[in-house]
Amino acid sequence: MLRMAPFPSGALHIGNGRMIFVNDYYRRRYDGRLLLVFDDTVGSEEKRLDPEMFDLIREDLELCGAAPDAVYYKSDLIPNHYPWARRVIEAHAAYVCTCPAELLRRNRAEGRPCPERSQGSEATLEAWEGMLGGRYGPGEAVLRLRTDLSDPDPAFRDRVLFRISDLDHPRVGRRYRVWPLLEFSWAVDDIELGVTHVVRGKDLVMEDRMQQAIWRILGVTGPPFLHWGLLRVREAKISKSKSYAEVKSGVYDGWADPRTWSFRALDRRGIDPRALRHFTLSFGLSLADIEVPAETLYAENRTLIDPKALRRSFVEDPVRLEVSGYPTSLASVVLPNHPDRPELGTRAVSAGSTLWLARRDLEVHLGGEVRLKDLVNVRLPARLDTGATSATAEFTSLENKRLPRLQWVSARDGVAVDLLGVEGEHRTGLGEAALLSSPPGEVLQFERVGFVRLEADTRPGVEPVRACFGHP
RNA sequence: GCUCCCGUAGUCUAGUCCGGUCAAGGAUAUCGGGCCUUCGACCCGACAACGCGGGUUCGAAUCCCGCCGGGAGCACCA
Repeated sequence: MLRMAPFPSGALHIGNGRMIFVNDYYRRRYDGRLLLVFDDTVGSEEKRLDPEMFDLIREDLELCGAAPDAVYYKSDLIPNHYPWARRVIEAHAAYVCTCPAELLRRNRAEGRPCPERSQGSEATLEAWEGMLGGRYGPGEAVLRLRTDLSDPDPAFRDRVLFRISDLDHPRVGRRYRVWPLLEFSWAVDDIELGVTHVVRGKDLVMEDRMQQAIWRILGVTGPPFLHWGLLRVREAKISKSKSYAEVKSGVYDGWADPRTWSFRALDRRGIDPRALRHFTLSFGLSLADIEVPAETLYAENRTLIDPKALRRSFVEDPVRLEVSGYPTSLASVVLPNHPDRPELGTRAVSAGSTLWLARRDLEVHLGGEVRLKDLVNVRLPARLDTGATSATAEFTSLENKRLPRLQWVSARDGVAVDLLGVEGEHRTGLGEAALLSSPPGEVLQFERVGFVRLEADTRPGVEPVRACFGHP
């Protein structure tokens, strides 16, 4: 029995991959069950809960092929925690501390006990009832574990177990005022939910010790812990709070904006969840923090989509090219949809003496002889003025010469294309007519540009054809 | 500062627990070549690593000690 516990503050992104795929891996391998437990205790002013995230996260897990066997909300489980707190108090292992937060922190750092530390179970129980009964306001009292004030790790000295908060919780409102903190709540829930193995990030290793300390006090045996280190993708500068702000303000195109590196954004880019799974699991469960170039993920994805992505032409920032001497009989060509897989069929592509070429291609090869791929050879003009929208070239031959090969689109039936880039930029240009008949969500390869995925809400026949860039 | 963790090629990883089969394997990147119509894929080849110093041992990437470097945690957040 495994569990994952995301804090519902945003869509799941590639940095959360280890939580998802590692847990799911163990579930499958040992035929276990995987719970999704929303860690939605009340949070803090800085860490607000957004109720929209619950569904968002469930969808993300579904998308990753890691849907949970059951879903729990911490906020529903709060009443379970109070009896446990009582048991800890009765074991004389906790006390109610009414020091201001500042003083508490200072005392902890210096290893000095707060006055209430010596209080007996009776008094603690009485004060605890007072906490539950509303005798104290937020910040006026906490329940602390009595550990060892000389513990070398200051973080471990008399941790706070419960605190008082009157924040309005999106699911349960103000039903509870006394909220457990992470370690205590998991000490309870891992037992009550029957969790047998905890696999979580290494940022939570200290919490292992806390949970174990609580279990020891109560004489229960809890599950073992496994941890993974941080996984960063070099190109992905992920900031959940920034994403949150930009999504809310509309600067980003929702949670599927490529800049979020969320799973839904990666899906939109045509990155197969299986590639993400394989990519993530390839790092094992190492405790080291790692940074991997996105290229590694792209390579993984390429092996999946390359065999099925149909090839299409797209020219960015097009320039109109008149080809003098163009053989008039060559009005169209029939091209394979995939160079290595004839079974994927062919399509007819219109050609002609007037064609569109990508400005960049033209600029790089000015004055040179090039091959318009699958068509003819031409000599490009020697110069192209900045901002020029047309140019002329000269037909040289039909023969398949070994020249730089450039993409082109017919002036007769080229269609407008709007390609959304990884940085949220829009790259506009023209694509070949066959794009109009591709279904939404189709993954294609724009030759010499990269793999793209048609946006899910595109309609065949409607211009501009909108696509999202995946990777080279 | 304190606590814990981690150091194998540019990057990620296998091997470390139980020393020899590791003159270190794979992936990715890069470079070269092939494939005569993609800057993609595929095929072939090249490049390139056990952080440093001691010790134990017939033998150390693997065990021990020290050092150096990197990371994470140190909330009345999760």
